[in-house]
Amino acid sequence: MIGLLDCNNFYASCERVFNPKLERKAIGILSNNDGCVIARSNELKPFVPMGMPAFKIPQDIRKKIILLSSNYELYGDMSQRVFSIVQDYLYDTELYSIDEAFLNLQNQENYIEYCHFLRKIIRQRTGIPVSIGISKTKTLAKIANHIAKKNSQHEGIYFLNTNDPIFEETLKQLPIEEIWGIGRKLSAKLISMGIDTAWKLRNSDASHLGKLFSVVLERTVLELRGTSCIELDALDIPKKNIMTSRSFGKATKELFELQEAVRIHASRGAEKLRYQHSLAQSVLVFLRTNRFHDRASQYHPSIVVPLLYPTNDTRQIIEAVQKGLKSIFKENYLYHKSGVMMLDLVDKEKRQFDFFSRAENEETKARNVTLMQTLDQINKKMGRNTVSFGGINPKASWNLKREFVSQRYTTRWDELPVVK
DNA sequence: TGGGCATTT
DNA sequence: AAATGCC
Repeated sequence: MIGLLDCNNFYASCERVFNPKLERKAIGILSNNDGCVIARSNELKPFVPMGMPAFKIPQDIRKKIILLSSNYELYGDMSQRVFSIVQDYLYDTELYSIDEAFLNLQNQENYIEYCHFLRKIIRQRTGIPVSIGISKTKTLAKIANHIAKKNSQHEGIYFLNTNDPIFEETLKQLPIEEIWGIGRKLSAKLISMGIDTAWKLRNSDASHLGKLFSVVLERTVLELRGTSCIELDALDIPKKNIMTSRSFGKATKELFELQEAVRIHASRGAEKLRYQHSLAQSVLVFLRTNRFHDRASQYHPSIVVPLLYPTNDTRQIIEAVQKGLKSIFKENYLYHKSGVMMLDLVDKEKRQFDFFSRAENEETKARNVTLMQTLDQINKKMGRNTVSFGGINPKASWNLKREFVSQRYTTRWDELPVVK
């Protein structure tokens, strides 16, 4: 059996752990730049749909609810706490997202009881409520999880048994767009073919749909039948590409502002590379104007810059992205977002010994590695960007807008919660 | 009117 | 390189 553990209203729950006044209130968490609502407490759900831009929330509703900026330092740390408990008890798990994990329950005898136990200790030790769905495949476990969350009588745990007559009934009542892997575009096409429920999809010709659409859909059909074909991924698989991007709090036309932004993205990307022991062989820089503005003012350039040899050295990556930026930058556009991607990643240890790497002598190479390690250690201890290449203007007009951010209760000595 | 990934075509 | 999907 496979379990899907999902933290309930995760960001909202994190905020509540440290601020009990938020209990039983309609609260919402906003995306970066306080853009749209990306997490809601149950109390908020009837009033504000997922993803609604904050500025579109009607005034009368605004007054009754509490909106908070996102505090990823807090959520990331709480996520680690939750999953370290899970992994203390279950070795075979896949961290799927900041608030979800798949569990291999194959070797658990009383897996339902076991999940009740997990749920209880996670709540006890972190304050975070979780739900667990259990079934034969990842796709079905996802469905089971939705049921566990929706109906409180299940106490957070639901087992979707493919042999139970209720199984057919459940799939018949499940709209196709609620299935994992079936988004807006696909569901529209499937509905036009008359396939509008999970049960109808389950009974469709898998290989035919595979040819018509994609192997992803083919696998989904099989998974709905109880044939597992999406395996659990190991925990330590390195990312295949790494992106850092951000929209500007205030859009800009200035090259020097873009240069600063792109330099920060490059530094952050290089840091992430080192963290997973990878080297990049090329980098991509992109700019974009605001897609909600009119057509005439749109410009979405990007460019891939090859690196001479695989590297995770911040300086080389900055140099490459600045070169890329210069070649795509055009004046008079109002830029809304910029970003950098690390591409063609290879493992540091497995990197082929190539002709160009000999150009650096061994001593210089070792010193560069030490420099990057020292940089990472200082920034880890003292906070991001304590040491950086080139200045960082804390008052830059394009900085993140975070008007309603809570404290970083668990990761900063000076922001610890105070008990009175 | 978010950011960060993977995957497929 | 673009499209699609997920959280």
